[in-house]
Amino acid sequence: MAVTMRDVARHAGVSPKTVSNVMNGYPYIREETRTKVLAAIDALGYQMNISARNLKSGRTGIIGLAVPELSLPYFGELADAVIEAAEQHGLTVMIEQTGADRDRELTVINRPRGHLVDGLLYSPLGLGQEDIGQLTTSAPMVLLGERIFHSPVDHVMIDNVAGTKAAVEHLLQLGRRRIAVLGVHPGEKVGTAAIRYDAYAEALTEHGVPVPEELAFSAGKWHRSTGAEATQALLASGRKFDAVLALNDTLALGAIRTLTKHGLRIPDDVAVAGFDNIDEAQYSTPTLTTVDPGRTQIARTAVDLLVRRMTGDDSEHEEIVAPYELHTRESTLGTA
Amino acid sequence: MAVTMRDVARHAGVSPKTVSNVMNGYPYIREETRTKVLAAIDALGYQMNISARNLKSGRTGIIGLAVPELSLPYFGELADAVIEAAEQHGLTVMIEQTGADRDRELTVINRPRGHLVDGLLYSPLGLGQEDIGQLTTSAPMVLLGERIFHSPVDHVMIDNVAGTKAAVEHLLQLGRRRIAVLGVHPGEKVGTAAIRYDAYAEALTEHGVPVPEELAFSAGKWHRSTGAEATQALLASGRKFDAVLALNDTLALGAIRTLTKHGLRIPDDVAVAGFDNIDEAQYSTPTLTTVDPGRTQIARTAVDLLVRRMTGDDSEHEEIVAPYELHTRESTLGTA
DNA sequence: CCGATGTAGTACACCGATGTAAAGTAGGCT
DNA sequence: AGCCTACTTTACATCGGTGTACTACATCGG
Repeated sequence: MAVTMRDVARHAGVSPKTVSNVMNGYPYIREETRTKVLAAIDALGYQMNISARNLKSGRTGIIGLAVPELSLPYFGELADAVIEAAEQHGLTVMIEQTGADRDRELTVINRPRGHLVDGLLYSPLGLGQEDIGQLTTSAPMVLLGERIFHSPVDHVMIDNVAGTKAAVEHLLQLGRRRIAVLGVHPGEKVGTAAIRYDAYAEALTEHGVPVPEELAFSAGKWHRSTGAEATQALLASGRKFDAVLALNDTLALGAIRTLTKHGLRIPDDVAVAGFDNIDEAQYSTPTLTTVDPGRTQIARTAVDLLVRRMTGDDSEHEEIVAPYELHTRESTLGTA
Repeated sequence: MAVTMRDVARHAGVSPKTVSNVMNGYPYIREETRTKVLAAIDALGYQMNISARNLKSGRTGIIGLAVPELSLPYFGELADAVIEAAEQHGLTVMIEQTGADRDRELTVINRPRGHLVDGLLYSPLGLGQEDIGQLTTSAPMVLLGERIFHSPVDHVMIDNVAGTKAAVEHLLQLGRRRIAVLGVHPGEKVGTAAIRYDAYAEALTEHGVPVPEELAFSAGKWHRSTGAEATQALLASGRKFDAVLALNDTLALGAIRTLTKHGLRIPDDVAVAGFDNIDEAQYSTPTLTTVDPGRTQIARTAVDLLVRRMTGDDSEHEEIVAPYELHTRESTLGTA
C-alpha cells in the first residue's frame, strides 16, 4: 500500500493534522516541527492523495480545456499556452476534444465531469448564443475565442471582426477586387465561420466593392485537405479571382498548395491571406500573410480570469477582446 | 450542495449501495429496480463524485500523457490520437508538457501525481536507459517512441533505425552522396536524435559512403525556426551538399524555407527528407518526403497495452515496434 | 426434504485527507 | 494575580462513494 499521511505523522511523531498543516502552508507551526515533518515526508517518499483531499475540500487543482481538435496547429499551440499559464497557478490541465462538428460539440460539453475539474476553458467552434444556455456546467467557465453576445459567462475573445477586416483591407489596398473566401459554413448564423465571413462582406461593402457570393467556398472542417479541396472547386468553377481569404491558416496552406500545383504564382496571380498566425505561417513557401489573434495573451488572460472565478470572485461577467495584429508576408507582398 | 448518491437512493427508495451497483453495472439487479434508480438519477441530475469513488476504489479513469511540446505538430497529432483511443476505453487523458530539454523532462516526469492517474503514457525525447531507472511512478507506464533497451517497462516504438535508413537509402538511390543532417544533439548518446543520427551514419557506411561529419548540424529543439537556423549555418559553412536529412519534419520545413530563400531549387539542387509524416508534409511546397512512424497505430497500441497493465496483466514487458512507411514526395522526386 | 447455488438487496466500516473546535503553553497588559 | 492574545498542536467527525459480509428468498438436484 502507498504511504499515507498517518504514516508520515507516526514517523515524525506528530498528529496527521499537523502533517496536513505543514503541507498546506499553515503559518502557526514551529520551525522545528516543520523540519521534522518535511524530513519524514522525504524519507518515506510520501505523495498526497489528491482524491482524498478533493473529497473533503472540494478542489482538485485541475482545470478542463475543451478544444475541437488538437491536431489542428492553432489548438495545439493554444493548449501549449494554456498549460503553461495554468502551471503558473499550480494547476493541471485536462484536455477534451470536442470534435469539429456542432452536435458533438454540444454533447461533449454537457458530459458529466464528476466534480473533477475546478473550472473549464471552452473554445467552441460552431456554437452560438442559444446553445450556451444549454451548458450545465456547475464549475466556473471561461469561453475562448468566440464572440457570443450577452452570454452569462466570461469571454476572452479573438477580435474576429477587426482582424478579418484588416486582412480584407490589406488585400483591397493591393488592388485586389475579386477576393474568394474559403471555409464558410453555409446556413450557420453563429460561430467563427459566420463571424469572419460577415466581417469579410462588411469590409468589402464599406469599400464599395460588391460581395462576390459566387466566390465563397465551404469547408466543414478547417484542415489543409479541405482547404485544398475548396480551392480545387474554386478553380474548377472557372470564375476569376485575384485573391483568396482563407478563414484560417490551415485552409490557406491547403489553398497555397493547390494554387501552386496548378501553376498559379503567389502573390502575382493570386494573393493569399489566412487567420491564426500559426508557427507554420512563417515558414511556408511562400510565407503566409495572416492575422495574429494573440494566442498567448488569450491563454494567459483566460486562465487568470478562470482562477479569479474559482476563488470566488462574483463580479459582473467580463468580455475581454485580445488585441490582434496583421502580419503581412510573401503570400500577399511577394519576396521583394 | 451537489446531489449525492444518498439523495438518489432516497428518491428511488433503495439503499445507496444499490445505486452504486446500478452505476457500476453489477449484474444482479432486478430490471424494475434498475429503472427506478436510473429515473432518480435523471430526475436529480446526479453526477458521481469521481474523487470519492477513487478514494475507495483506487481508480480514477484518468491516464496521463507526457509529451515534450503540444505545439509541435507531431505531438499535437499524437495527443489527438491518444485521446481518441482512450475514449474507446472510457478513459480521460491528462496531458503534461515535459518541455524540450532533458533536465526538465526528468523533473516533470518525477513530479508527484498524487495517485491521480491510473496509468501513464510517456513520450520521452532525450532520455535513455540510465534515466529510466529513476522513474518513480507507481502507476503502470508505457513508453512511446523511444527505444530504450532492457528497460523494465512496456514500449511501443517508432522504428527509428529502419525508418531513418530507408530515408537515407532513398537519397542514395537518387545519386546523392553529400547528405547533410539537421537536428543532432552533440554529446547525447541516447534519445531520438542519437538513434536517428546513428542510423543515418550506419546506412551511409553500409553503402560505402563516408560519413560527412562536417555536414551534421545541431538543433536543440526541433522547431521550424531551429531548422531554419541550422540550415543557415550549413549554407554559411560553404560546404557542398546535395541533400538534407532533417531528423524530423518541422526541422525539414524550416530547412526548405531557408533553402528556397537562398534560391536553391528543391529537389534539383538539394533533396530534403524528414521524419514523422505530419499532416503539413503533404501540403508544403514542395511536399515533403518523410518517414511515417505510424502515429495512430502507436497511440492505439499504447493505450491498449496500458489498459491491460492497469487491469492487472502482469506478464513479461513487451516491446512493440510499429511499422513505418517511407512517403516519397516532391522534395526528393520533383513535380514530375 | 435437505443442502447447494443463484439472485437481489442492505448494513457498515473504511479509503485519506481536512474543517472545526478546542486544549495547552507562553508572554503581555492592567 | 487575573485576563487576554498569540501561537502550536491535537481529537474527531466528515466528505461520498465502495468492498465485504450478511440476510433472504427462489430454484434445483439428489
